[in-house]
This record gives sequence, C-alpha cells and structure tokens, in this order.
Amino acid sequence: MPIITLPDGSKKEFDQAVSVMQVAESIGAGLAKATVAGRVNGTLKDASDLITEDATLEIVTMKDEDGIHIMRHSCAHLLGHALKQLYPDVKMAIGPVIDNGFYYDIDMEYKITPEDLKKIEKRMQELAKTKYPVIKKMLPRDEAVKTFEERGEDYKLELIRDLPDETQFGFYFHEEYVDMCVGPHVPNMSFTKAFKLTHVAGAYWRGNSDNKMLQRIYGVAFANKDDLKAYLKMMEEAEKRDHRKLGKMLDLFHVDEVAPGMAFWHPKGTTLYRVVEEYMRSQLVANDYDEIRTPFIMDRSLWEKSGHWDKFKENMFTTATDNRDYAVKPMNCPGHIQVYNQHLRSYRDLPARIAEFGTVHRNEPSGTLHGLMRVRSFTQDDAHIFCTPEQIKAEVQGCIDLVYETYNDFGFDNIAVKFSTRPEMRVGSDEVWDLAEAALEETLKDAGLEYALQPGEGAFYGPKIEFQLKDCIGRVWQCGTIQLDFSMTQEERLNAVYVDSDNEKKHPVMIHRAILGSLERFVGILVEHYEGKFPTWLAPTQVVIASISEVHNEYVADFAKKLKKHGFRVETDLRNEKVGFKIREHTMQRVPYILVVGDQEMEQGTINVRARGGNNLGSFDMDQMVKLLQDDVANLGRVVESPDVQNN
RNA sequence: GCCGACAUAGCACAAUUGGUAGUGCAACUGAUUUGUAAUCAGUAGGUUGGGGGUUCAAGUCCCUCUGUCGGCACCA
Repeated sequence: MPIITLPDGSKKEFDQAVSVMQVAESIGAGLAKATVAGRVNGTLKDASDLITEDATLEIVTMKDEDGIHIMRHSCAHLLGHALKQLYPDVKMAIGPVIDNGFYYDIDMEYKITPEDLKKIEKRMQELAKTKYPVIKKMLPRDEAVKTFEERGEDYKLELIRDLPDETQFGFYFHEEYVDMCVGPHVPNMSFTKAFKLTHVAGAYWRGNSDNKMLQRIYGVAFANKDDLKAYLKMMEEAEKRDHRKLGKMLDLFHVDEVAPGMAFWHPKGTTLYRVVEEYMRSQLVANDYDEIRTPFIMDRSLWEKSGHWDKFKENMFTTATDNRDYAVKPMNCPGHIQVYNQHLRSYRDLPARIAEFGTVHRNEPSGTLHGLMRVRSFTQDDAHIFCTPEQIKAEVQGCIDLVYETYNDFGFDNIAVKFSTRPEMRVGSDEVWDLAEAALEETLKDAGLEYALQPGEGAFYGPKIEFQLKDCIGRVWQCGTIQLDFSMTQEERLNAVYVDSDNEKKHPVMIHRAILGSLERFVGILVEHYEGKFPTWLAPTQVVIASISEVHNEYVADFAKKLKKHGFRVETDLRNEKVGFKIREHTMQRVPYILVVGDQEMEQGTINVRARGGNNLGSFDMDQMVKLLQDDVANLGRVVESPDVQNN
C-alpha cells in the first residue's frame, strides 16, 4: 500500500502498486496527458513503471529539462523506427542524447544522403503524428538475445554480451520496431513533435578507430516547434560568426593549398595578431617572465632524449641535411631547458620563468584541420617555469590568476576548466604522477574553481589543467593550459639542475603553461566571439575618415596624419563616391569609428563621429577625438558601456 | 588517418537528360563632386582544383591525386 509524496508535500495513498501514470491520472487528466516520466525517490522512471513502496514522486513533463532529455532519447528511437521501415537491412548500433538533440549510429551498405534525411524525417513525422504508444517490457537475457537475433541486430547483441551480469533488459516497442534501453522513454509519441535531422557523418563503432565506421545520423529535437525554430535561427546566426568566413570577408588571413593547416596572415590579420601578442608580452613583463627565442629545428637526439621522439613522433615534421637528422619543434620545452642549462642555477634563482612566443609545427591528421582552430603551424604564448617543489602551488596559482585576468581583458567570461590526468602513453613513474596530479588538483581546489575531470587526457610528461573557450556554434577549444612536469628535468631526460640551500644539486620541477594557448586559435576565437566587431583596442582599422567631396580630401588627410601620430590605426577614404557608399563599406568592414568630413566640419575644425552600430556621436575636435579613442582603447575588451554599440 | 559530401572569375553563386561557361558584387575606365548602409554607363576577367580515361562532344560520366566542409578517431 504505497503512500506517494508529491513535491508540494501532499500524500496519496494507493491500495496496490501504482504506476507513475496512474498517480498522474489521479491528480488530473491534463497532467496525465503531459506526463513524460516520473522521478521516483529522485530517480527517473518510466510512466508505466510501478511504484510498490512508499516513495516521493515528481511528475516529469516537457517543462522539465529531464522531460526534454527523455523526449530526445525517444526521438532517436523514432529515427530507428523510420529507418527500419525505409531500409529494412539497416543494423542499429547506439542512439544517445546529445546537446539539443540526439544521434543514431547505424550500419548499412547504402550510404544515406542529405536528401534521404528529408525522406526519413518525413516518415518520422508521419509515425509521430499517430501518437502511437510506446510499450516497455523487461525481457530476460535469452528473450532479449532472441529478439535481436531474429532481427539481425548484431550490434545490439554485442551490447548485451558486454553486460554479462545483467539478467533483465529494458525493451521499448515502437509498434513493430523495438529498441533496447535503460530508459526512461516517453509513454507515447505525442511528445516528439518538433525535431529535425541535421546531418549524417561517419563514426567508429564504440568510438574505436580499429572498428568499423558506421553512419551517424544527427538530429535536434525540442519541446515545441517554436523552440526548434528559435534554435535553427540561432545556428544560422552563429554560422555568420564563423572565423573562416569573417577571415575572408575582413581580409584577415587565408589558408593556402600549398600549406594546408598553416595560416597566411594578411595585413589586417597581422595587426590583430600583433596586438594580441603585444598585450601578452606586456603581461610577461608585469609577471616577471624572461622572454627568449629558440630555433625551429633541433637535432633529433634532443627529441629522443626528451621523450618526444618516442611518444610524439607521428606528429613531428622532420628534416635532414647531409649527415644530420633534425626535427621541426612540435613543442618549446626542450629548447627552453637548453637555455636554462646554460647557467648553473641556485635555488635563489628560482622560480625561473622562461617565456617564448614559440612557433611550433605538428603534423596533425588531415581530417582534423579547421581554419585557425586546428592548424599544423602555430605560435604558443608558451612559458616554462622552473621551480622547487615548494614553489609549485604559488606558481600554478599565479598562472591561474593570469589566465583569468587575461581572458577578462579579452571579454571572455564563459571559461570551462578541465583537469586531465595520466594518459597511457607517458614518461615518469607512477609515484611521480601521483605527486604531480595531487599538486595540480590541490591548487585547483584552493583556487575555488569548478572543473571537470578528464581521466587519461594528460600530456605524456604530466597532468594538465585546461582552460576552454567555445566557438560560435558551441564547439569547445582548449586555449590556456597549465601542465606540471617532474620528468623532463630528470637526469635521464634533459637534466636540468639547481643547487639547493644544502648545496646539493637537484632537479627543478617544470611548469609548462600557455595562457592564450595558440595565438592562431585564440585569434580565431576572438573573431567568432566578437563577430568581427572587435573592440577598438583590437580592431585592425580603428578609424576611417571619409570625405564627402574632393574639396575635403586635404583636410581629411591632415586629420588622419595627426591621429596616426597619436598611435591610432587610421585609414582615409578619399574615393570619388557618395558618403553613404563609403559608410556602408566600412560598416560592413566593422570599423569602430567612421569620421565624416564635409564643409561644416572643415569650417569648425572638427570631424563628425559615427560609431559602429550607427550611433552618431556628433562633432569632435582633435583633442576630443584623441580622448575618445584613448579611453576606448584603454578599456581593452572588457565588457563595459561604450559609445560604440557592439551589437548592432 | 577514417566515412560522406564538395571544388566553376577576386568573392557569392548559376549552367535541363553530356551539346556555344553565365549572373551579381568587387576590379578597371569614364561621367558625376556627392551629408551618414549601394550614383550611372562602359570594359576586362575562366584550359570549370591537378592528372588520366570514356565519348563525335565532358563543368556535367569514370579513375586518381590534392584541398575544403561535416563528423569520427586524434589533439602535445
């Protein structure tokens, strides 16, 4: 005789075991209709699941994030249902929920085309329209196996085989289609009404590249049509921010067939890149780093000793002269140790913070290349901090602070933090890894940062903290990183030492850290973050001065010259065009300030200021204009109110 | 690297079943001297990513290489 306690505290008593749906019905027909599933004692259950004992129950509807999650999962089944009808020989693998939707991995000879997706989607809609009930059955192992054997579902059978201790399997019947799942799922298909199949791509069975490549069909699904529409609209808008598109439009860079995965920076892009680099250089000075430069190619033996040749060879470019083998540096650390080792260091010299805007080359697999985000040649704002074990925490903390200060200056506030531990391919003993992981994690905790653990994702020489930013469509990219390395400085590796206070030679700990990560990637993220509407600080062209007619040209050129002397990036537009035409062009080029000069301005000795976004700020004389720009530039990318309307 | 799609003028795109490679913007020339998101007219621009094949005929069909896009695997 279960007593069910509802979220409002009210209790309902039943004579016998009762399903979630029955409880909902006892409350009201409207709620029953809206019931997706139930949260019984905090655990999600199917609406058809029976509650046999006293329990708390929340009815999960589509107003609940969990309800939408469940619907998305059922939508994957609906995809299976439609697929099996259209392509009877398709074999179903797995179909989980992802952000905003779901996917299903399938195996079949025939390759699904984008046109097919429309057809499949249409069948899904037809099926969903009937609002057929979804029937759940728990099947014992032998029946589960039999069911899938009859249907030739080899992948499902493999999944069952991999759960040897399981005796009961949840089966969800969608009319003639059946899928295995822990659930819960929707009680009927009235809930799957706003979905869209988005694309099809390859994916390895079980995420292992040794396995067969399956076809993965991606879809998105929402509680209602408006949400779906809003999402699609948002994605459409997001794609306009794509740094590859804007890079072309704003003439920032290009990637050439002659050097796949390597950026050719155009003048405007170079300016942007340089401003970022110079900002970072000022941070190095402020934080007591010593900047160095090291060679691009170094003898192979160095890389053998450092462990790179063993663990990283696949990704390294090599080159050879008559009788010497070189490697193009894929990382800066060995070079930095060479510099460190040029002096005998005392414990008093530590920490030694050695920094380099180090350009590295890595032979990334062709399929991974992506604009500026994933390239084969990039420059890291890299540094290696050589310190004593006692200094680790303070140094790591210093790096964390620097990351946040820097990212805030660039206008980022949504930063994900990851902590990655020892990978399979690694150097150093387990004891050393224990030490390194503990030290990093402790500092993370002390810093009060929320972070996600990524087991096995560390660098081959040490664990790492990663700072991630998102691109315009939500793809996550690692930017900053802090890695703790006890191995590289050891005698059998690159043998860095210092003389401690007891006059003993010891090996320093090395902290690898990059704040921006790769300049290329960071600039790519900046382009997408600002949609090309850079804060004045970063904007390649900060000001364009446009003349209204030929008679104003000389005045404009003179004004521009003076502004340039104040250090601003100024262009003039003296073309024989209407001012509306000029404004349109520079607006599309996202120039922060367009200054217009006509008879009136010439008479008054001013210029008329139009801020990006269309605000006319009125007439400014030289001093006022310089002040406006100085204040704007001094603000860097921090989010404050500015006369420049960022989001027009 | 793997699966799939794609590659046409500087850029964005078009070209029925294989049958004379086009349009818009940009560029250039001229006219116009312009007041806050496109002045008008004219001119030029291409071995259709490279190579090979089928065919009377290939942008279109086939093979191959390169690159790009979307994922997957990888990601120091």
